[in-house]
Amino acid sequence: MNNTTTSNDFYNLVYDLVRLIPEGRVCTYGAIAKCLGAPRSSRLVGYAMNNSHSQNPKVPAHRVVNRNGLLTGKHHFSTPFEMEELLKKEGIEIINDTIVNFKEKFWDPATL
DNA sequence: GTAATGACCTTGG
DNA sequence: ACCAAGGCCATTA
Repeated sequence: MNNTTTSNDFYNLVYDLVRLIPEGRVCTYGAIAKCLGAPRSSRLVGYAMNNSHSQNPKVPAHRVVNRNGLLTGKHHFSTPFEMEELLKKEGIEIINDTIVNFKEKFWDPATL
């Protein structure tokens, strides 16, 4: 859409990285942003996810959570329960909108 | 062009 | 250890 140099690439990188997240694993905004070379742009990752609905194929944004393992973006899905439901279906246990054993379920994009 | 917002993170008290 | 405030970067109004 836009032909600006900064956002387009950053968004694309975020989408690509999130799509590479294996099933049953989760990632954080900061880790993604840092892997993209913008450790201070963690918020932009969230912003990119907001536009992920316009992406093709769709981006598994439900595998992306904040640093606390809290499903902060669950409210942005079709239904607030879709995110945790999807994660639970992948074998991830969720309690109080928070991922259990988050540290173990965490997948670092740098492992590529 | 300026101001306000946001699916965040880091640091200070 | 817990609570509060600030900062960063891009988007939208």
